Amino acid sequence: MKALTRQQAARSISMLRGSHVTRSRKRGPSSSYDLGYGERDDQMNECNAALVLMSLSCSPNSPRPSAWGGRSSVSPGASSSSGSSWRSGTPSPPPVSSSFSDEGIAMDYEDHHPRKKRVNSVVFECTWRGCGYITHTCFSIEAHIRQTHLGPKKEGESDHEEEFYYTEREVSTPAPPPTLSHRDMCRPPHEDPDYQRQIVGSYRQGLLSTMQNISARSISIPVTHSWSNSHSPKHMKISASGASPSSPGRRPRSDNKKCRKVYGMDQRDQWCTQCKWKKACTRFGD
DNA sequence: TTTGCCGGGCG
DNA sequence: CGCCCGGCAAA
Repeated sequence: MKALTRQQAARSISMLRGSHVTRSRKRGPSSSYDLGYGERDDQMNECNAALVLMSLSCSPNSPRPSAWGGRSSVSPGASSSSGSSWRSGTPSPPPVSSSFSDEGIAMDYEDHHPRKKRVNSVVFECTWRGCGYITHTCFSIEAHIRQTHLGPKKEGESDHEEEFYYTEREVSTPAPPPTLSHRDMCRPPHEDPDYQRQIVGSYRQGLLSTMQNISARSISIPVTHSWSNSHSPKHMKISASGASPSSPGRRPRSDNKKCRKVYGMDQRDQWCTQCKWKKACTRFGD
């Protein structure tokens, strides 16, 4: 009786705390750096729209923060009891990473600078084999092609043959450096390898952000390499390297998030067994 | 401060 | 064995 009581009590307490006290006391594992001020659906919708547009049109990659945007950034941290009611039955998507605050910034940035002031750069690029000639005016590109590639062909009138050798395209110069480098840095590295693991356990999350993921990931893949090059792959130390005889073998702690962080203290029942027992995680284990 | 998990206790 | 937690170390 006593033991049982103890266990159950402990459990229920932890559950209680998990769903109310603990979480409301502070914030979620990684959530609310910027969420404090973000509870406007309208704004989020705007952001979302902007994001989708970006991903559709030109931007390098648009991660899936909009999953969060979609839920209006309630932040699982504060008052999750209400937070978990964000959708019909499903508890709540696991807080994924802290880096989405970057996204917020990015979005905000983009939001303030909607495509209005970037038109001025539409260029014409010569598509002739080796030639990469680029110019700003239709006239000059045609002149270039006619002279350089087609040779002197100025009969009385032309059949616009030049048109086949150049393309017209828009180039947005305003803010490529910040956007590009920033995102490339922050998103892909973890996203790809890590996300694969996460899919195993977290499904709704995928559901939520399927669209963004698809578009984002397909683009962000190549970037991953360049990033991870400088990130040190971290090979596992199985044996050898008697660096520390004193410490038997404490695993170096893999860099991907485990059940606890993924699902949060609430939803502890979603954790893998080992995590529940405070043992080495098996689901997201390296 | 939080997170991952080893060591160890209990049934 | 399964289950749980104290407490340490890394982040």
